[in-house]
Amino acid sequence: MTDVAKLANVSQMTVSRVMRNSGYVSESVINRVVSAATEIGYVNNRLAGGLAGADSSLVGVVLPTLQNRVFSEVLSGVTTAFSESNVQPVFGVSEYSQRVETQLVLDLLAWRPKGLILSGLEHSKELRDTLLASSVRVVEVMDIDGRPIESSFGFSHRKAGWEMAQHLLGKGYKRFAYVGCQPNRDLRAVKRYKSFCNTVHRAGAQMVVTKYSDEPSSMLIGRQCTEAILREKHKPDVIYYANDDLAAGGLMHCLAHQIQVPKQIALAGFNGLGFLESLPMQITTSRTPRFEIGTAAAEFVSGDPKELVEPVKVDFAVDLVAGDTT
Amino acid sequence: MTDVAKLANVSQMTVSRVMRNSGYVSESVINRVVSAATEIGYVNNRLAGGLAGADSSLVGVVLPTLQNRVFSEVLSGVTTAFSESNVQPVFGVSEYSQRVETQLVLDLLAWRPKGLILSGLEHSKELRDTLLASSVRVVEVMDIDGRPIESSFGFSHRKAGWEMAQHLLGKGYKRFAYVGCQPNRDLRAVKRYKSFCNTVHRAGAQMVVTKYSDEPSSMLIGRQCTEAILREKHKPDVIYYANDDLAAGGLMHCLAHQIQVPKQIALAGFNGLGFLESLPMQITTSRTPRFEIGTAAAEFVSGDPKELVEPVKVDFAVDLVAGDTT
DNA sequence: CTGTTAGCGCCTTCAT
DNA sequence: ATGAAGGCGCTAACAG
Repeated sequence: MTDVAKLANVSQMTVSRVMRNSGYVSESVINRVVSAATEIGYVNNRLAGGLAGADSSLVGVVLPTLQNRVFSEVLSGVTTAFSESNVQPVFGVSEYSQRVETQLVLDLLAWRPKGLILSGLEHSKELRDTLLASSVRVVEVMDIDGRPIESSFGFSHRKAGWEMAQHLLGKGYKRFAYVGCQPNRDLRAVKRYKSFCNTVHRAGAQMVVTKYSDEPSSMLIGRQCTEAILREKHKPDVIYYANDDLAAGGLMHCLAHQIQVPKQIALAGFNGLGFLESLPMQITTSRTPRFEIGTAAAEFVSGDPKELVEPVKVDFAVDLVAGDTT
Repeated sequence: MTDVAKLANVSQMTVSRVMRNSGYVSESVINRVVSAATEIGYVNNRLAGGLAGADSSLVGVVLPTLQNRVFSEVLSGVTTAFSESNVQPVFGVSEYSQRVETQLVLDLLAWRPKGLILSGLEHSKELRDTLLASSVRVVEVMDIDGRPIESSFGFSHRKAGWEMAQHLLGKGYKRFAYVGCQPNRDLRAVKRYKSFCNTVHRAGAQMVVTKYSDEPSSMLIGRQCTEAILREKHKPDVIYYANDDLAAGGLMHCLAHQIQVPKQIALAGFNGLGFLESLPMQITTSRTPRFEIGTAAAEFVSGDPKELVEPVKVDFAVDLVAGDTT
């Protein structure tokens, strides 16, 4: 920067002002500085900038996985929102481990980010305490059923589970099954499940079978679990899946074996992923606004850090989409 | 750090040594420093660390999109590799625009990353020149057909297109169709396409129809394009799709309309995405090692920056998987 | 509108 | 095995 200043015949401070276009700088000086900068190929050093007091304009993002479209869509929303500003996301994947998540956040904090985007409301005590003590803006996405560290942008999984149960009960189904994956990891799915079961039971209907896979969720697992369930003695008349991938796998099994949907078995998923539209049948599901939650969270954390913002809890409503499978 | 030093009754420099466990520090001092640090909740400041000369341990990653599983899997590989080290990825999405990509890289460079991961070999001249002049390690992923800036980790799309054409010609197909999306964006698909066409023509067979959509690729688009192609007068006997999403959409169309695959129409995709396994039929495709390319690239760029590494071009072979659709 | 001064928190180098 | 001095490149705060 000093070099640029010399070349442009101004003080280094003026160069700094031009670079951030802050304060008053005359037109002519701006031009001189800019051309000097391009001439020597000056590249701003944000490490120094951040250190000197300006906000670092980094935002930490920690998601449980990228193998699941849900989270890559959240991330997509985040990056889209940041592309407008000059904020950069620093990224980490926790693999659904609170220990890893805690470590990642600690590492990210070393970059003095202006904000942090986490997912879910369940974290290690250490993480909670650290973040409560720190001054970075924190937003937890994809869930609002619980006590956020600061702000949460998401929706109620309990409500989503209740709503789907209501829908299915309304359709007259009596014998329910559930298929999920890794219940010790996907805590949000468990919230939906519990609420779903409660609603089913209160209506006097019953859960015939609940099947959990230890594998990460995928269409293939959905297919296999569905096959297993339909082989059992006491068949359900509807299967509620933890997500659309599983449900689509179930549909694939039915298609491949000429099982009539929803006559012989009804199917319902969760998330409303885009690929459902092109399946031979529209699967009943709950549409979650993943991309929008990502953009909203990104905009929230990257706001002016000086202005104190009240923590908020934003409920992005989930949208039950009745398809042909129920 | 000075505070920690006071509490532990050592110099700040010693604290620095302990934090990085570099140099010789006695056992007892280490313990004192560590407990002092935890006591006051010390968080290392990497901005200062980076400024003072240590490498920043950030790696910039710029991908064209996150809407496509292919790239979220690459990113997944990258983050997995970094989870071992203490390197953090800073992330950007170019939306397939060279202008945006250039700007993103310029922004990322301001963080003094130790490396940069880009995708594809086609970039703006400005980007090329900037990166050639800079000292950051650059690796371009997912393509090796061309002249990399420095190193490239990927595979040959020309070879993949040739190989699929060979496979289909070998199966006796004579009338070929192609379905793709946004050819001005997905340059790598175009490479496959050209090579595919050449091979088909050289064998004396013909391309009956080529259909491009302006929309981003999806199963739905694949379904619609397939429907359009099968309505045409001169029907092909096989369709080569730019990727698996399109091909799966094509299969869905056939399933929904009782069109016999591969008897009435054969289908082939590209990438070998995981979800193909659970479709009612195995689609013929070329399996690309996206995750592995991500991890390899990440490990390469995050190596010790002091040791000069020769640029490399690594060919991750593509694996043609013959399914039931050809 | 432009310049001066004083760090930000850490690491490199050189001493001891 | 530990400490002291100096500076990385930038920006806040204050002058003018």
